[in-house]
Amino acid sequence: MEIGFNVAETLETRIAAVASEMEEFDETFAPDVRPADPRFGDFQANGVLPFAKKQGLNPRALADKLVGRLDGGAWSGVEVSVAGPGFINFTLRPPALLDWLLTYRGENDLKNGASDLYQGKKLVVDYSSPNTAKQMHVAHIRSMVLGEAISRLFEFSGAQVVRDNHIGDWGTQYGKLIHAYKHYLDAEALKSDPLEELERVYKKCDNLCKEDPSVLDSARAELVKLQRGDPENRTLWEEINRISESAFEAIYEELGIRFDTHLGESFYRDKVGEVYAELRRHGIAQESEGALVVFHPEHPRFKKQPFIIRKSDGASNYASTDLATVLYRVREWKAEKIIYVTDGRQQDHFQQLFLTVRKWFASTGRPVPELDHVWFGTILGEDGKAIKTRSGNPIKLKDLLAEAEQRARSIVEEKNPGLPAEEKDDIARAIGIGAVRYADLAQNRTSDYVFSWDKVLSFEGNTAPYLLYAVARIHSIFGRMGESAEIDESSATPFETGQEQQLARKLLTLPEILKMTLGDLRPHFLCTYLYELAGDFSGFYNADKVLVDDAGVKARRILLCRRTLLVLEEGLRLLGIRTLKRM
RNA sequence: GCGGCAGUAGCUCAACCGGACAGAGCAGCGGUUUUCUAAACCGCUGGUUGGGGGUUCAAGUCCCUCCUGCCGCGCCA
Repeated sequence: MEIGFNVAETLETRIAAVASEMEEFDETFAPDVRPADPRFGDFQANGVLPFAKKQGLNPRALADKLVGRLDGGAWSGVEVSVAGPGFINFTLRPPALLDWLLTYRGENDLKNGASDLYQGKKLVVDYSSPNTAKQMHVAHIRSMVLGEAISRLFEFSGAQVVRDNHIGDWGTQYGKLIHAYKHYLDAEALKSDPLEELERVYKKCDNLCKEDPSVLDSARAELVKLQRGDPENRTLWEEINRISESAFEAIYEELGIRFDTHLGESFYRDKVGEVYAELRRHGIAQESEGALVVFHPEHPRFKKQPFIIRKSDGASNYASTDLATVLYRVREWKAEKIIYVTDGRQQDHFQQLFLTVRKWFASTGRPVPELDHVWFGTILGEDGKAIKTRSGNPIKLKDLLAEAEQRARSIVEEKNPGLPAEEKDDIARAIGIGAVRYADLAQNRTSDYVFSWDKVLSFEGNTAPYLLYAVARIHSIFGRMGESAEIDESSATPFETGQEQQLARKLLTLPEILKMTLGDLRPHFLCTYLYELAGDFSGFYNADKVLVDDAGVKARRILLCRRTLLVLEEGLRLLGIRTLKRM
């Protein structure tokens, strides 16, 4: 049997083929192959149990019969057995493990293998999407980090990804901002930290508005002027956006995030009229209390809870622009799938948006894209409440990242004082940023999670430093070998020790993990896998010396080191985490 | 009130459309280094998966109910 990139899929296909020739089975049978508990084998097929139950057959007997048909030369690389009530276990023999590792040897092999998953699929990932004139806080990091990882994973899996930063650059806050800019601005402060100064004057104006109605009137007037195209305000609007953007860019740069487009809400402000007209024409939207709203009568809650797509004063809101945005993405980019990465509190909004889009597109004969809301929970402090500074303010993202680097720097100083200062800085950057980022990705995104410096920067457990350390150790082996690292892999002999086999087996499950990660849009599956892989490597490294005299043993162990390094580095790259050669 | 998410070891978290004895890390206890980075590895201890019913050959996972916490619910995004 030729084993493909995804071993679970190979087994699935083969079993289904064999079953289709047996009268006991029909087309509803799904083998359900998945990575197994190592106690039982490498993969297990559980599908016989539910099928036998449905057919009123004895599951154990049916599994035995199916396995009987699998016997023969074609399956020589795989040991097959039936256990318990009807589980079918598969264990790849060492030569088969070696074959796979010799076949999938480099980044391109992995990418080619993975690209079957989403080949050519056109999708948009909408993430980060901050509001202008506001600092990015800790809360903003999850969208960036998750969105970037998801984008990279889809690209790796063959999709054509448009990363769109849907900036909140068109809203009621501009009235106050412009008023504040004109009246309270400190030119010096603006020069040294522009965004900080914008925030300061905005807050000042916001407070004044509450006390002094004339200020509020002025702010409203500025907004109206902006919306009517007043040149001065238009210039200020651009200036404010420019300041925000350059502050955001600094963060994106540090996190290695780059967008293909950044079409903010303002881009869609002249595109909402078409949306109103079409939704009204098809009876999807209606007037209610002066606003234009959409109800969904078939939905238990949204039959009463309106989706407001135009405010009673005639102005658009984010529902309007989000609708126009979907249309644009489908029309201009032929998007087949759109993924939104935002806070879980926006679930109602996206459910209503998706329901509305499906009806709207169906009525207008447009292709309906797949729509996914990748939502996430809150980052908590060690007190179990939403994370804040001691004084109760939100933590600025740039401060958090700076602190991460600084903390990592002192650990590097302690552990490896001999390195050149410049390299120590670089290591600290990679570890600090990587640690914060990994902490976010390693959690199930739909849960809140508790952030603690000790935990994220620990070298123990499921953390970035632990993974980076495993990578550095492997590099160290190759560094020590120098020229002699150019071994001939074909001279590798099949794996013998428990640690070798366990590591090899773990490497083979990567394709299934990638598939799971993208299927559920949950990067923590990949994190858990990489952590386990690094653990298996550490066990192997500790038990089996790589640089031994026996050429065949040495070759196969170097092979394991190379493939582990490949998967760890590629996996971390997909998560957006930079690796190091030494640390 | 309606709805979403969550409740798993002392703490922080896993457990893939129901699948084999619920797994890690930390903390606690005990080991491993003339050997490739000990920032590591190995072992032990630790559980009525919030409570109670139910479905199933099989339930942390599905259904019902109750308790607790976070979040959302008409013109912010």
